[in-house]
Amino acid sequence: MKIGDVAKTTGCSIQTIRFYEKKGLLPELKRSSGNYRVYDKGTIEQLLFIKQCRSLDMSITEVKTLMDSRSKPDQSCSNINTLIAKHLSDVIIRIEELNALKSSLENMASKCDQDKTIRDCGILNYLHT
Amino acid sequence: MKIGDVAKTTGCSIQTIRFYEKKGLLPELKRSSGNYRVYDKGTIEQLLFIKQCRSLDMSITEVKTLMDSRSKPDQSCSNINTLIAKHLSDVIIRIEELNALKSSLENMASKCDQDKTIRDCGILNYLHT
DNA sequence: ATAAAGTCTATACTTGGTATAGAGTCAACG
DNA sequence: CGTTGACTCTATACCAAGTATAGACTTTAT
Repeated sequence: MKIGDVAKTTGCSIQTIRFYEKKGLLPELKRSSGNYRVYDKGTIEQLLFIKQCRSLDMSITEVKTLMDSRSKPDQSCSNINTLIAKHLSDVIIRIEELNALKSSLENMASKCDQDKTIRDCGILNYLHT
Repeated sequence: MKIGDVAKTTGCSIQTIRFYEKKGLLPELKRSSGNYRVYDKGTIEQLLFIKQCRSLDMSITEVKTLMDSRSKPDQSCSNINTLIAKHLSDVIIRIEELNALKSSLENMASKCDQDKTIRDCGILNYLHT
């Protein structure tokens, strides 16, 4: 399989696949005689794994940690549980931040719901304070 | 006032102040004979304005739009109201995304609350699917 | 006079990709 | 056999919003 096929199958762009390779997420791949990347089923599986992790907003470093763990099946998985728990807690914190932000913005928006001049704009005056 | 004083007064770092200047958020500043940036009260006010906008997660482009508007006091402020409404709606969308993410992560975390081997880790098996 | 603190510019780095340029490769068609 | 078109290659630059240097210059204090 060449990179274009892999891109179509996985939904990752060609550049993204090369990017993941450079970041060390796609190990030990082969090249054809014409220096083309050659992929097998395993790589597609790996890319889908990465894609799923990314859709959960994990960083590349986190994904790399998970992938490295996968190659050590006899070790304890406690570090994985910890990683997910930490990630979840980060998400919860971010939600709280954004909810506070939302309240501020709603409050500010309410200062100027009509069409006034810039001089009399409740929003700008609020921000200026 | 020199940049170090401004940094202390506003809580922006020296590099950030220079960065904002390069981005066009701090117009027309003077230089001393030794080529040092010279600031007045107005600049500090402007920096605090920027800081408040940034604390509301507005982009630099958005802040620039607001600052440009401030120099046209007789125009309508409808574009400002629109900008804030759009920003608020972006925040709300992001909160919804993160709440969905949170559910997924909680679900995934529940697949493996004990300490198992990597091979048997409910989280990794979930992700692998 | 000299040392320390402050400032200057320019550049590189971060994250997670995206978007080129210019060169090389491969398959099909006439 | 040549050539066109589709594909791939590497290398580089770009985005946001700063942060962090290096090396040179200025000012302040002793």
